[in-house]
Amino acid sequence: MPAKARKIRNPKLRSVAFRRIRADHQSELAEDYVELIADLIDERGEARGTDIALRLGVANATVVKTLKRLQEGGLVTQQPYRAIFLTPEGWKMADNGRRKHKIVEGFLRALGVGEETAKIDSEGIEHHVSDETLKAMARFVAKGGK
Amino acid sequence: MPAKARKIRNPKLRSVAFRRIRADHQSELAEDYVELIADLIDERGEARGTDIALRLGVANATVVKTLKRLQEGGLVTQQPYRAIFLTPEGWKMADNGRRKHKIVEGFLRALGVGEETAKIDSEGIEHHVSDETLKAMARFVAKGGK
DNA sequence: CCTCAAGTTTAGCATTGGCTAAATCTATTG
DNA sequence: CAATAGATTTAGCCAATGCTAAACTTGAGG
Repeated sequence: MPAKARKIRNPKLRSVAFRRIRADHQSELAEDYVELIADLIDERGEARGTDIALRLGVANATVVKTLKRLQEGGLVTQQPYRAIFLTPEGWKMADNGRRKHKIVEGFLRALGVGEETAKIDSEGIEHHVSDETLKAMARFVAKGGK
Repeated sequence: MPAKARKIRNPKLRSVAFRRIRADHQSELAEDYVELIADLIDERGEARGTDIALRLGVANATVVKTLKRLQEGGLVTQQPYRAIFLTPEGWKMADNGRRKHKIVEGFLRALGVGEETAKIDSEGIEHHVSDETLKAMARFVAKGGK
């Protein structure tokens, strides 16, 4: 046996966090898409591929490919050459995402973070906060920051 | 022209956040690896592939492949069949990551989040907090939470 | 009703980050 | 000092997420 193979204390427990992060990353993109689509629909009645690509900062073809996956996953519906819409499932995910997003962004503002930064950071953080942390953030905001 | 092609308000600005998240994701894995390697070296003098795989919860072969990239990126050094070590560059990244991690985790604890959750969430959040937010978190902790 | 610009899709490619199975190396120990 | 367990690497696969270039569709306007 190659030297010094002492056993690690509870490695499985430690790997939990990393496993969750990898899982989060999978749903993260889906959540970003449906949230964005929901926003576009609210703003202008429909979501089009170009707008999504523009806002996400990716190529059009990438959007097409991703939407295909989302459709297979039952989150969006689309007809060729037509706008994109959300399924009830998609709406549920979008609303939940927007709710989380709002809490995190509001929380950062209450913490004293500037508007631009709060916007950017909350976009990244939103997918990694558990319900427990989210509640703590909401509580903090409710207490008027400080 | 397909109907209703109104222009979006400043789409480039909006895409900034998503672009940054994608960039973050690239460095995220690297940061996780070097942090973990640094921890292992501190704990036991060397980092071995199996330990990394165990703690990250991935297969051995995955670790090998990733380490090859990290080596090409100048973050780690390794000899075939030997332990893995960090370059000065790698240590810099690891220390910075551990510093951020500590702040975020401590912050969550101060906010009233439970120990286990704080551990897990901080692992995901640490890669998405800007310096500004990090400072705000540190300030909050320094003020004794509340 | 034809043209054509703008939007959409397809095709094809690259990289990252996973996996399993098989081959290879190391060093402990009998 | 040879066997062998355990660690490491290699080979080959897959899915996700990007990209560019080329083909196709739609609908507005002449």
